[in-house]
Amino acid sequence: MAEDREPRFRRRKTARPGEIIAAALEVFAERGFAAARLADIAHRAGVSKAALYLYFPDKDALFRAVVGEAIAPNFVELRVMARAYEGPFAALAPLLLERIARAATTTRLPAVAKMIIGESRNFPQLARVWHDQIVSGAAALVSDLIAEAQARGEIKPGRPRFHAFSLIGPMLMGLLWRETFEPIGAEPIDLAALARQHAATVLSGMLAETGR
Amino acid sequence: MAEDREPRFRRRKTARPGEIIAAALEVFAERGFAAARLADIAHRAGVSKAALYLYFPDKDALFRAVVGEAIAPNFVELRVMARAYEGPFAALAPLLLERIARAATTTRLPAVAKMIIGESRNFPQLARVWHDQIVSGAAALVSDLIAEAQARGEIKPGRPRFHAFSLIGPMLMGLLWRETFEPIGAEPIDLAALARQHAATVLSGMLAETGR
DNA sequence: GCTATTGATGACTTGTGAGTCAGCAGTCGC
DNA sequence: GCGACTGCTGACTCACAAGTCATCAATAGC
Repeated sequence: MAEDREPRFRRRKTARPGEIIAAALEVFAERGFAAARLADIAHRAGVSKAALYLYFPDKDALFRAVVGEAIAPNFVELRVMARAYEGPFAALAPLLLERIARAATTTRLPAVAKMIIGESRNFPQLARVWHDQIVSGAAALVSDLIAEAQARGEIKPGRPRFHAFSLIGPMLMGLLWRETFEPIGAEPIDLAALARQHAATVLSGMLAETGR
Repeated sequence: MAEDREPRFRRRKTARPGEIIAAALEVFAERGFAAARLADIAHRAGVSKAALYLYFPDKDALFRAVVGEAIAPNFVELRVMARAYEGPFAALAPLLLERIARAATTTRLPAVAKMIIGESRNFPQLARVWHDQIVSGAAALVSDLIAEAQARGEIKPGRPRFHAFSLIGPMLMGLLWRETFEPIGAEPIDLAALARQHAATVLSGMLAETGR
């Protein structure tokens, strides 16, 4: 009776890494790098802690894998979208902000961003991975889009990098507000509405007179 | 011979708390809350670890004291300055942004802000202290200034809170960039120049037509 | 079926840092 | 000067989490 009970574990060499990375993304996002327990990640992935070490040499390597496999692809997609867009900057910018607002509610990205910001001093190698794989590319993309729009006469003069900060900064602030203060009961913020009002405000300030 | 050597320690009941708070601010700013070692704080304050517990019951209480004694007063001062200002919002806003840029280079405030953002999930009580003592007041101040400027017809309609994000967000982003990515060799950012360009851009977008 | 291979485990070691405590040593009052 | 008070210390305990290892058990190949 009940001789056909489930085996205590199965051998699934190829499926494990992906499952572990998914579990690690969850736990890193919830607790930050230092406070994330490998035991928690293992439990959530349905394996023992020791099994993690069959696939990743240490906690750092696991984090790098998370950034590379689970985060970076989203940005590649964004880049492709922005590059494929044909039309005035005044129409692209609201789409961009709205997409950020949406990503903030549907992905773990804001939590990971918060983690990087908070732990960069103690784990500079994390900041480096994040910077090299994500941030520098994204910053260059937005700056380039602005520089090109300036070349077309759509946008006022001014350093493209600063214009990029003017455009993106408020969304980052909203996203961090949501992550940091809403859990403790602060007044929530409607990121989609912020995206709309900020787009209107900042574009009105950035567009060249001829582009109005 | 050498009988008058310094005593191994002195009893200085009233001076200790301030020295400990100053040391704690340094260490918390450098390492974050979780990674800050009480032994380091004690060493930098020139006392033993056990001595900390004569003045503060635990690490949390020490952190609360740091926020209350070393951080909050700066904001009170800011509030007084902004309230005392007489004149159009278009002149006040650049002053405000420039002051943020300056504070970012002369105080530990950005490091502490980064710490709060990064560790709020694991230590919600820190986020609460920070929110209640600093952020909610500052946010309300800026929102109120904007609402009053709208009432005077200087600024376009729109939710004052979102306008506040449009104004402050890019400075926050610049400040976090400096804290997070400059230590690892990323391209530095000139916060004063960012403040000037962003002020020009966003004011041009926010000011009512009549106010130009 | 049988066996070699290797994916997977539970119990272990090690390092670290918060918080504690018995007693020492400045310093105040006389 | 000298006791009494108490600020202060060094050495301790305890808890927790990264990383290791001897060994087991699922399964691929024959």
